[in-house]
Amino acid sequence: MGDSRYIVKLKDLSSFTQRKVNLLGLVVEFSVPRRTNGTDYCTVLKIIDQSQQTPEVAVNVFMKDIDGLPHLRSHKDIILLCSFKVEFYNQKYYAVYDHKASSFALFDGRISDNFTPYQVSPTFHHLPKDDVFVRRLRNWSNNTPFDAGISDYAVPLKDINGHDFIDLVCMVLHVCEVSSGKWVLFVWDGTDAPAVDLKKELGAEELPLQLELTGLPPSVLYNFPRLGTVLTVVIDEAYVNFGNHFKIVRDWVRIRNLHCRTVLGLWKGVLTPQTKIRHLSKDDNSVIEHLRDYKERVAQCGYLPSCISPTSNFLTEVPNFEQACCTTLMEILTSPLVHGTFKCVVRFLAVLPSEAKYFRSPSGPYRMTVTLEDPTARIHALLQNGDADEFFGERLDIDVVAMKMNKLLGVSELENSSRNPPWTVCCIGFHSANETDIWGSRHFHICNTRLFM
DNA sequence: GTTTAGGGTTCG
Repeated sequence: MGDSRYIVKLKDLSSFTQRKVNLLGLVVEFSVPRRTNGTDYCTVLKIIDQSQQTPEVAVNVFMKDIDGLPHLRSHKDIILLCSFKVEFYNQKYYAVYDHKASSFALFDGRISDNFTPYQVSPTFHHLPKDDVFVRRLRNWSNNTPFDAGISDYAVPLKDINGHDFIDLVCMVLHVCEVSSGKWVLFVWDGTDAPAVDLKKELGAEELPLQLELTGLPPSVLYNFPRLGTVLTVVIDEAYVNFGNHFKIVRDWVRIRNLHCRTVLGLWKGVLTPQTKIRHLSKDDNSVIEHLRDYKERVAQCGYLPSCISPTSNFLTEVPNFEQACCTTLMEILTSPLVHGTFKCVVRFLAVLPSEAKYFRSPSGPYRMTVTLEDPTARIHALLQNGDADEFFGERLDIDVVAMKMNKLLGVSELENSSRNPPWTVCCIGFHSANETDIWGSRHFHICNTRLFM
């Protein structure tokens, strides 16, 4: 032993099966610390070194205390594993933590003269010779072009249909605890998740504006992009105190094995115990590609939902706003103005009251609330009085109004259990009742919009 | 004192 330790190259792992080794590697992937089905908490890392970039070697770390597990700060950080056991499983070699013998230390991957680990396990002993190995790995890492590469499972949000689980290259926008022990992640990849068919019977009372939330604070929403879907990702309960163990926010990641499904017409991601995180550098090819696609989209189509072309035919027209640019519901939600009117392309998801005979209040004028959606958000908007007269046309039979509303809601005359509301252009006015709380007191109404039919 | 985890698909 002495003052140095023997570090095994990853390519030589096969010679050490069932033995304890020391390894030094770049961490290219990690799982967020979580509860196991045994008695411990665990995190799974993937490491590479100068001798072997593929296959990446998986490292399983177990701890009685979740806070003691390695907490990676950045891509390409370095881990020194001491006395980890080499196991051969499913034709691959693994490094596995042993409670009696193993220890580890985490180092910043950037080149510097600082060789103090930023995290160590309790029994880790630093040896001066470690610095030499860390320096070598840093130099190699910073002189070798790396890329997270492409994944066979990578799917942008716009192509999510038909996939149960995907690898998602995305920016993490926000992490929060929505109720005691229930964590949610908000991610964005610059594309629009596809519109979802709704069950025919789903009415305004059943359709939430957001999943898992009564509403994000405006200060958080304000930092979200105005275009592209923000996917809500709920966190499996195995991730105890998730927010304390996942610190990557406003950075790009590849989330591997993210489960996706729809709930009440909204897309929802689920971070399962099988999910892994790959932190991506800003010059990773997949990040550059996403940002380039996004810029091209904005340049070519502005803030239209991506399934709409500028020449699309709608059931509606907006008489004084033909030349105005479209914007998104997220833009309206986060506008700093006290009042204004914007043109949007939306779907009419529901109306309240649901029956046409109640669209008018007892005193006569129309008074209803519609649930509107675009790829960025859902809102409730009033449709009433003169705006509703203009919308439907004046002096109409209730049956005609009902028929028109059904068409907007995508209710087909066929015996069909689902409906698919068509995209519709409309003007949405907004005003804030309280100037000291412009987002919290904001109301929306449809105006300056006419149905064709 | 032992176990935990250890990746994966479907359509051209």
